[in-house]
Amino acid sequence: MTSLKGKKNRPRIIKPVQKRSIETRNRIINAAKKLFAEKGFDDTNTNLIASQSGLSIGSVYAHFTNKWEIFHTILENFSLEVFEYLKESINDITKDRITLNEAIELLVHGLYKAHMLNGQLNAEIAKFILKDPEAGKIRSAWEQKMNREIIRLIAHFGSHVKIENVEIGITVVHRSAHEVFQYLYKNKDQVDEKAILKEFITMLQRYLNG
Amino acid sequence: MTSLKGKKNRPRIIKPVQKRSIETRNRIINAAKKLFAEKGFDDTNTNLIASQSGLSIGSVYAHFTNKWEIFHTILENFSLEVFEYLKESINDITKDRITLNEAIELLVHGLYKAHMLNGQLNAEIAKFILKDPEAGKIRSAWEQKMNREIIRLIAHFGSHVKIENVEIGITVVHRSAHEVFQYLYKNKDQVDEKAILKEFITMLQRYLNG
Amino acid sequence: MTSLKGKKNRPRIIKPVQKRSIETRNRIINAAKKLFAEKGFDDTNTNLIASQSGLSIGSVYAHFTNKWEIFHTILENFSLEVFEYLKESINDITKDRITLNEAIELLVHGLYKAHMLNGQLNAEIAKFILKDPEAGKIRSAWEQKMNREIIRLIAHFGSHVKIENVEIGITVVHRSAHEVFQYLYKNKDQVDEKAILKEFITMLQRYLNG
Amino acid sequence: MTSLKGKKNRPRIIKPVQKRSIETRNRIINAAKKLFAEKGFDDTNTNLIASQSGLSIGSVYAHFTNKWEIFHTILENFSLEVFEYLKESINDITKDRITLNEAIELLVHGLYKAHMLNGQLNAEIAKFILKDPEAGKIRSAWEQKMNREIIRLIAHFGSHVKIENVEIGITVVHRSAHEVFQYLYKNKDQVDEKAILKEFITMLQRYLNG
DNA sequence: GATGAATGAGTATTCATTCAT
DNA sequence: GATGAATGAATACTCATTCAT
Repeated sequence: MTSLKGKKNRPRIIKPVQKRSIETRNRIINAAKKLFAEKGFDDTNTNLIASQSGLSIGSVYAHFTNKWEIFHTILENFSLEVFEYLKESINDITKDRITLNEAIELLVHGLYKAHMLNGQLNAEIAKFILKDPEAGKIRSAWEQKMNREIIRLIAHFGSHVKIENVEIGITVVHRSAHEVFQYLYKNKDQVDEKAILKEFITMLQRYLNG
Repeated sequence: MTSLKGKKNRPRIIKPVQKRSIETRNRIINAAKKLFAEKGFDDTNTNLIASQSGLSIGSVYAHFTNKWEIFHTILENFSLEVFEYLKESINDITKDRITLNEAIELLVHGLYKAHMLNGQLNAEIAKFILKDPEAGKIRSAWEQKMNREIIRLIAHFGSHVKIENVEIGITVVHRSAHEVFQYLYKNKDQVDEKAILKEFITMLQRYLNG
Repeated sequence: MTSLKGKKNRPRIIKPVQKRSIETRNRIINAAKKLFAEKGFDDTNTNLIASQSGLSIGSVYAHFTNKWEIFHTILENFSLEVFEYLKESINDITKDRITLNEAIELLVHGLYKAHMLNGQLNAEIAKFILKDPEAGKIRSAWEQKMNREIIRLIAHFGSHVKIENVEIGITVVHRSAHEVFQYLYKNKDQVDEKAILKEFITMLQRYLNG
Repeated sequence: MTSLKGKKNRPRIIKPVQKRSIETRNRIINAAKKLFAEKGFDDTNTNLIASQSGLSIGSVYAHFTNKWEIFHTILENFSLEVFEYLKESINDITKDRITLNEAIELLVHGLYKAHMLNGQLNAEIAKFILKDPEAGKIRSAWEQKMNREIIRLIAHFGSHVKIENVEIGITVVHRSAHEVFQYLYKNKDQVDEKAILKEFITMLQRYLNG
């Protein structure tokens, strides 16, 4: 592991105020995102990120303090996307007059699809979080935001939801969902995808309906 | 050796038949297990394993072909332990006349305790599996054996268990449990451990009771 | 990198376009050439090459993929030099009106002197070629170029040269010369250098004159 | 290179007086000879020699001080064989009433065939000699013995042989032959074996006939 | 602001040889 | 005499990061 320890004081990281600067930053992020998803964090070296961005390694380090920070940024962006997706889904659901069970099904399927679109990146994030506490915090923060949205959804269904401690219940569900999705991503060719999703949904429905 | 001609001769790995040999092997495994749990696989270098075993690096490589194989061995041993623990727990449960809900509670608590005893090693295994397919296979094999035990337990409760597809249901439960335990291990200081476990158990009970 | 997933990303090798870069490359080559000649390929480690170049090991590997590639480069450079020397010698010979026998004598003496200037390197190359087919190919290619020059010389003497198969004859002569020179280099203190050269020249003269 | 330098004082090497001991020694030598020829000196490790001999590594080191010494022994044995072969060939030749040219042809063909039978071992010896002066001495000694035999042959043809300095002439011929044979061994599939041998023989014939 | 050449600590693995049993 | 477990020095190569130009 290339640890973060022992950083020297690094000089001015470019703050992306100028248009050009923002674009450069994005080029780096996009190249890195692709590479991290394809080859993983460890197998993607910074020089490769630079060359894939069409930039010099020096430029990369002018925009980011280190490789880790690049990943953190990607993690932030990605989490934001997922969050927005969840928020909109919940907005849609609360607008329509649908049952709790239908809502659960819709939400799980939607999030599953979203997960699969970035399955490899999700896998890489999972791996990364296990070795970088900083990343863990970032994800935690976003999960809390997402939890709040889900709480909003549950509030919508009011007393139909029979959980003692909603917040905690959601955490449990959230984590389970994540792991089941990840499992499906890794094994989608060897297992019955639909059946697993269906059982998972059943579990949630029975749980939430009390 | 500096010759280009391929195929290094894998040196003959000692087969631990003699007493001394077995003991040496165990010393390596124990030292490595401790180090992997404390520092992680990547931050544990082979020289450290050797010195912590009180052996030379040469000895380590006389007993294992590489660092990965040491981990695989630890993973095997550890999986066996967990399996045996699960098996005995299920044996105990099926002997007594207890309800399904009680059984779920007992089992989850038991496995959770077992998980916590080796929390850090579990975390390391999780990380390792993500990057080593070989390890993934090892774990899969053991999980299947464990699933079979759990199916045995469910059979014991017969028609009380209302799952459509038992095998798949167990996979879902298994993965969820793993992730929830891991989550608790990582955050045990910041969250309400008991409450989370309780909700998780509730989820399972509602699920299995239909 | 400790991941199992294959294909290390071969780091981008610097293409020496800039002045500084070319100079660095040359420093490495010169240091390595000296070391290879003095201590041999196997006893010259890469760190030594770096330090003797006044560079870091990283720099060495930024300019060459391998220790072997360093040798290949030296071999190429050296072969070119010898080739140019041969070519010029033959040019000189064909300009003057000298006899075949005189030409043989001149050429052998010239090549012998050239060989002796880099005797140790020649020895090392010989050793190296025996274990590296790649190097063998490089040398073969250069020997063919040299053979073509010698054929040119022989053509100059036209029907005075009584060899059935010129190309093959030259190969035989070439290999013999190489070995005799190498023998002399190794044993120059214990044998009568001049006498051996003289006999060798006699052999060639008798052979070529038919 | 695993150098000879820094040998500690080694205890009693078994002197093979007893039958069993001699047999053990031979088992080691035969296994090593095969391995050296197949894989080369560097790629043959001592443990492999031991296991191929059906002996323990300890036994190997009870009979030989070194890996090098094993090779030296093989070199001695092999040189003796070649010597005996040459001697007998020359005996045969001198018995019959054949011409000098016929003798040359017979001898070259005979030695070439002998060389090819052990081509790989010959290549390995060549490589080895380049890095081990000790081996060089061993070979030199045998070459001198062989030279003496050849001188005997030449004496047989008396004044038909027109070499100024017989001893030196033979050295030149000997070295050339060795290199040409080696060249043929390495390239036998890409070149016209017969044509090369024929030219070589022609060269020798013209040389010796003056 | 940008470049990319240079840095150098860090690491898995091999194998001839020893010596306690 | 034999065994084979243990030794440990030695070495090629990577890659995140810096900084002179």
